[in-house]
Amino acid sequence: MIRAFSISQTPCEGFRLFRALRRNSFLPANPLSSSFALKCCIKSGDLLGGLQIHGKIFSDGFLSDSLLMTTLMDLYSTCENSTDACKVFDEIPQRDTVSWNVLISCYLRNKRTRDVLVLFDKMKNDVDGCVKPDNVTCLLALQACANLGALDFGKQVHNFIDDNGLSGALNLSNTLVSMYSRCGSMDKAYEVFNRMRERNVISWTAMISGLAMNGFGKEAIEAFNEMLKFGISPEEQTLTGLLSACSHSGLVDEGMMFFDRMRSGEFKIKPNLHHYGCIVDLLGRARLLDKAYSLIESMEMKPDSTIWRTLLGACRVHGNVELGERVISHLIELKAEEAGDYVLLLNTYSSVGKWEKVTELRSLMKDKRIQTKPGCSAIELQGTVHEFIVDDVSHPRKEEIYKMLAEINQQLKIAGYVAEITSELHNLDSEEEKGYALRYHSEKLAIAFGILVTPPGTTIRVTKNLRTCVDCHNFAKFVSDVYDRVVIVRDRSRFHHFKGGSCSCNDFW
DNA sequence: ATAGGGTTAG
Repeated sequence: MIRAFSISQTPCEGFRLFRALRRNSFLPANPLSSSFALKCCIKSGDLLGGLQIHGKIFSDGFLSDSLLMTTLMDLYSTCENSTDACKVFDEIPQRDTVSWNVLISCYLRNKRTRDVLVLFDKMKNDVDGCVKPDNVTCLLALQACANLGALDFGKQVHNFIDDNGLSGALNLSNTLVSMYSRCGSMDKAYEVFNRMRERNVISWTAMISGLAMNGFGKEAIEAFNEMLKFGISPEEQTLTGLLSACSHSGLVDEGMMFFDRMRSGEFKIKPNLHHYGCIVDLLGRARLLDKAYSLIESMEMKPDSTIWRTLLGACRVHGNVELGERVISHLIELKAEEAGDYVLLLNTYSSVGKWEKVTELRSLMKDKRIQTKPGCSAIELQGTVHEFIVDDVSHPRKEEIYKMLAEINQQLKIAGYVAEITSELHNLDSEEEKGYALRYHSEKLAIAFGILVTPPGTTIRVTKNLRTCVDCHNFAKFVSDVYDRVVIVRDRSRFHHFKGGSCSCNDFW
């Protein structure tokens, strides 16, 4: 009877019904109805209702019902309470693969990405007895690897998939393509993609977005055209990937052409905010700032903060102060301005030498108590992730690292590297001091560590939480040439492949 | 009958 209601009632109504029935004792205690009510709470994000049901489950004596406990974990997981989800997990009498998977998905959802990898290892080594990772576990683990940029671990999961007869599933292959792309390994992404027996629009989208993210615009366009040849229609995300590929690689004409084809209705998809964002970025990079501005004004939907932020980034690159100020006023109007926005405007002022404006804005930021986020870079070595923050002195091998960095700086100087002072945001007085502070940006520390501990010729892979600055970008270019290393840096939003003194991206001219 | 599927402009 209750199940019939689940079809016609909205989640909230379903829960109210459950409560009413319980209050009037029409409903005998039964784990199935509790499970249904829990699901209602999960759907509607009703933590309080869920807690009440947890209490009922306790008083009804159903705490030993493993299935019910698993649903309960999912409640805490959706309500961003991984601690309580974990507590419930510990109390489940018979944990099966699904209970493990729910916990893993909880950790993934709640940004406890490292714990996902720990749990995957535990399952693989059968710590709990009779529990083995299945296709869902692998899928979740791969997503965690993609988020972390943990390529080595991702490869291990890939091996596990192959060794345990799980390969061949379309969703796993799609996730593998995405994971390898998001770890900056396009060779491996291609390999998986090429071996796939069947490919759906998701596979193509994963490949196109991966190429876009890694700065391979031409290849992304080729993949898109090939997809059309196979008779597969693009989705919104496919076109987002395609347009972002064009903007990242400076393919202005191609990007505009695809955008026009889109607007003409060829793909039966109307441009959304993401598509507009790509085109604003494309025009902005090409110095067509006014065109970008009027495109934003012409949009049929309200521009969000990201759209404005994209234009602000272009103002910074081209030193357009007037437009930059206009853009930040839009962000303030939206009440969406962030520390990074002020930093961009600050950079715009300093790039054109408007020092009095710089001082003014700095004191404004101080008044508004705007805190900038510290940069953090990570490098994965033999499965261990080493993290560095600006001026980091916490690493056990810090002395060697700083010595290495000093040596690298000396070598680069000989090759013609000059520190880019406008990148430095701290309030430093002399130019000399500025150059000094720049030396300890987190990605430089991570790169120095990579050179220190890996044999010559090894690819250095670094992941960073913010966008890389002009100076570190330059630094990496020189390192790739002078030390003959491929350096792959994952930014907040994309990859930079440095090789022989140049970068695959189109970010800095 | 408890997990997830590719999260997408910067």
